[in-house]
Amino acid sequence: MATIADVARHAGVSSSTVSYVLNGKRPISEETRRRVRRSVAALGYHPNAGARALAGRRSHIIALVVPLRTDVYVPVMMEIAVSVTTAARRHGYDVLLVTNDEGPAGVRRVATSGLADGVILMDVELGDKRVPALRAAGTQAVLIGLPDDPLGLSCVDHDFAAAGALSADDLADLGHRDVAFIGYEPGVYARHAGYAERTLAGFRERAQLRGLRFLHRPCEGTYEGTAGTLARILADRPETTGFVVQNERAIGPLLSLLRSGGRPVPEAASVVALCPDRLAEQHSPALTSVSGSAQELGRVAVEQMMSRLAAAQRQEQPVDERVLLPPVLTERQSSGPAGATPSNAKDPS
DNA sequence: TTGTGCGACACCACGACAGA
DNA sequence: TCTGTCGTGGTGTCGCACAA
Repeated sequence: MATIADVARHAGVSSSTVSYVLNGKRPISEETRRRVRRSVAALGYHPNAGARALAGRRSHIIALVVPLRTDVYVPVMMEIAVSVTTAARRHGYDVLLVTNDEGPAGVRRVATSGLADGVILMDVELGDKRVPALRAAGTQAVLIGLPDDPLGLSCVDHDFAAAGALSADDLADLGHRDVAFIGYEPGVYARHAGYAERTLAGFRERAQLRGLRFLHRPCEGTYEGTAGTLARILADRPETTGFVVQNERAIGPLLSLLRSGGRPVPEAASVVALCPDRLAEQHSPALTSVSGSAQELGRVAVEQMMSRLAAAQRQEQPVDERVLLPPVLTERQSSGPAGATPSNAKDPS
């Protein structure tokens, strides 16, 4: 394996000159640069990551703490992870994927071991125990999600409250008066996941403002779970015609149950899904959706991290940024004007 | 004064070795 | 056996020298 000294010998310069050619931190004549680059290519040289970390006191690695649980929608998480990795590479950083099974102890271990220059935390809960651990470790950290107390950290998230409000507005604008919010499984609310609670709060506030009668029902997302949830909604409020669904796994079962229960979408019931566009387009009928860009979320998180690392390098206090990405409502075929009478409505259970 | 290149040294964890 | 010291790895960067 070629070292910087081999390249220097091959090019007839000192190793410091090779280093300056590679990192561009000092002007080097075009002729010398050309010679060094030729030697780098000829020897197949790549800087030794360990030595580089030792000398620069930076590993050029960002740890990405990814939730891998049964109640997360994996495609969205993967989309964010890919976006973080791509954006990090543009800055010369690699990404270390860390699963969340160690909790705060795992975050502390990664943050204090020098394994990574910074930590990006996904799936942040309101009172997330990992946040104080990160703060205490003194590492640069960016949260994808908004905790109760984001002091000393940068955060980026979708504006879930606005997404909830948009979905309520859409159904209200279409004339629906009785609507139901089908949420995630109860465990998600029990652990105070910020995205779930903020969406619900935004929906609730706007629904009240628009004079909607509404129900919120957590839902397991299985066919049986969705059937039970829908049955309870229609038992409590049979006149319900508008449905907002946040649990991605419940969407398919819900459409099917409404159809078989004599409430075809959109003729007799409207469904607005809080989900990625790609998923909304896969269903039949294609779903009216409120979505945010997972790619943008990852990109902004990395930009925030780079800005924090640069500030720390200059021995300045990093700025705690807080960015909420606005949601976009896309009208498709699953929502329509209220007023159609349910035909042959049956008990979905 | 500016541009360019070089030597020296620090970085840090770990193993090898010497001395108590 | 324990403790302390030194050398090792490859890279990044500072300070200096030199030429134009």
